[in-house]
Amino acid sequence: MATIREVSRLAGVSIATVSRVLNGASTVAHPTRERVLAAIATLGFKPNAFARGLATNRSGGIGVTVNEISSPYFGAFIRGVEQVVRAEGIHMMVSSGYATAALERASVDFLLERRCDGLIVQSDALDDEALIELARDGDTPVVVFGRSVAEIGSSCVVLDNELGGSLATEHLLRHGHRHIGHIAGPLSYADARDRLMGYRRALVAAGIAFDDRYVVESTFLEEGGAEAAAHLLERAPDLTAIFVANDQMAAGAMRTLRETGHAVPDDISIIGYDDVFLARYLTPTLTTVRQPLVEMGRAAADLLLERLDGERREVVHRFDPELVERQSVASAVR
Amino acid sequence: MATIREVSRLAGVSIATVSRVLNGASTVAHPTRERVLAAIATLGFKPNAFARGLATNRSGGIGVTVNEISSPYFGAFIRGVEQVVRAEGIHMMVSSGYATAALERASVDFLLERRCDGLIVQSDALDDEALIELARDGDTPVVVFGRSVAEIGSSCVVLDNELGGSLATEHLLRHGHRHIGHIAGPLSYADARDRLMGYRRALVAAGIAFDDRYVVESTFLEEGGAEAAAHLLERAPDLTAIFVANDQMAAGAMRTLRETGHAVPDDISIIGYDDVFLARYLTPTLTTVRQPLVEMGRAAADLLLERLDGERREVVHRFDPELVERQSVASAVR
DNA sequence: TAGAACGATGTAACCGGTTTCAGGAAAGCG
DNA sequence: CGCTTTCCTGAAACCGGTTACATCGTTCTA
Repeated sequence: MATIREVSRLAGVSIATVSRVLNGASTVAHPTRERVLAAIATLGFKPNAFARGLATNRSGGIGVTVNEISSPYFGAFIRGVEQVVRAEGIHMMVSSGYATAALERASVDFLLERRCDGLIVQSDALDDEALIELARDGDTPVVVFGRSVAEIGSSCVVLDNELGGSLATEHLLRHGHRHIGHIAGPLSYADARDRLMGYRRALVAAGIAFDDRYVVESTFLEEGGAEAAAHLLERAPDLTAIFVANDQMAAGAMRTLRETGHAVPDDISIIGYDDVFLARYLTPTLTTVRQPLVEMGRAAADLLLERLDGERREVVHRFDPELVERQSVASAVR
Repeated sequence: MATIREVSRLAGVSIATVSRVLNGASTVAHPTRERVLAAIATLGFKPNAFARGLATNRSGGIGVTVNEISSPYFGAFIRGVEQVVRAEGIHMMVSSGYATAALERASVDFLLERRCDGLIVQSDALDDEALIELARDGDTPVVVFGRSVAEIGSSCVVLDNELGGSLATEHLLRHGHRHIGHIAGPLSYADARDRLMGYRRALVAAGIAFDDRYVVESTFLEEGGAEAAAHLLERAPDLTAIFVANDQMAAGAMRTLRETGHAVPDDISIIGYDDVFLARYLTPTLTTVRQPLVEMGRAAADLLLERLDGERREVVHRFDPELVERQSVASAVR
């Protein structure tokens, strides 16, 4: 692999001049520049990113941690980030934390060690203090995705999950349902707590007492949704609708209902959350609450870039979810 | 951010000794080691990856290029790679090429510039020559995923797509179908060509002449599958079964069939390919051909690691697809 | 025409690690 | 007790870029 010195020798200039050509910074006379470019081409020279990083203390890349890289949910988010970042010629390193505090810590440390110029952190397991410390103390700008931490609010990009929970529940109320169950995600996740909160708020606003027999905590996974639905049917046999805290669990719940002879939506209505890809393929297609994940990914990247280059951009910090009506909700008959 | 010199000063040793402690290589007296570790801890020292990379010319990471990072298909593959690599304490950088030659080239160059220790390339747009040159000429070991290039066969991890095409077609033949359509992927992709080849071979082996009116080339996307199915119904109205070259197009085809009043599988049987996540959620659930993507990702990583550390491992280069029977295929009635 | 200003280029210090080689102290040997 | 061997440690050269500063030849201004 050729170095800048070999290029300089071939072009008959000093290494400083080659460096100047590479970075386009200072003025280089036209013929000289041409000679250097020719030498670069013939040698197939590629600047060594380590040497450059060592000298500038910048990597030209940002780091992103997500729960799980292979999930369609995070895929959409990553895609949004990549759209913005690629357009600026910046690179992205992704690391999965699998919702485990130790692994998430390791991911963050790993990315910091690589001297990422900035970090977008989607974390389920780290506590607020850890995030605050990260965002405040480090010299690396940090944007937090999907969690609202008051102390560093201006670094957060979030969805209003409580609003989403209300939207879903109100939709069921509008269809005349009064006995509405809720399959929640793990309540250790703020997302799950907020959705539950929205559900509760909507019920109370409609004059219906909150009853925790109608609520089951589960896993955000399909299997968990299937089991939770079975519990719910047992504990609250009179329910006519269920708000499920994500689409994956909704798919599982629908399977259980089908297997136990409950028609969806004729006997029981189902509403999901996320509007992942899958929602359109279930039978019946799933009414759900959409998160604009790609847009949110873009917003997170924009926010980080703003921190990096100091240029102000229009950044939305809080996104509103949106109801997507499909076939899995019908009017209550009883 | 503390440097190795500050650590050495605090511990009262030289930077060489600190370096030795960091790498565990040479012998360091026990009390000295303790002092150094204590200094590292109090300063919160993290070695600078650039400086280390510059000195060793290794990054401690591998690069992976895929078509599209946010697709569930590639997600599964990446996950397999990550499983292996994480266990070895190696890091992974992913870059998307979006099936565009220029972007794929840029991804590869980008990763090479970062001095990845090795590369796993999943490429749809680069031609064989480019891959051969990459695998042969560079000093960075390269593994090619999902394409069989004869000249560098020992560096490839592939699925036998022709076998997969045969499996699917034979399954339909066994159910008594004689008029079998095929919705192919873009024939610029080797995958798509091989699946078509398998379809053709199975037909001929069953004594049925290959008829290209029964074949439509499409896009590997849902919308393409929907359109292709419409064409196919027009050109070959007597068909009783369709082998679709991936599940996404199969979902589209099923939509068209439903909309045009053809029952699946009673009027027309459908078989897909890939066994992505989605296949289990379609109605009827989709009979398909499974690619063991996670395992293949692991194999690709194992192969690369073998190149990197010279240690021999058991590596499978060619995987066999597997039929997954669900509900979308029925016996031919006519 | 002398002196200042400017544009193009080169020299060398620096970024923060790794690693070779040399040297000093302690231990082993005759 | 002197000499070799072994073990541990330090000095300094590197890795390949960036960049502050120096230099030199031109051109512009008075």
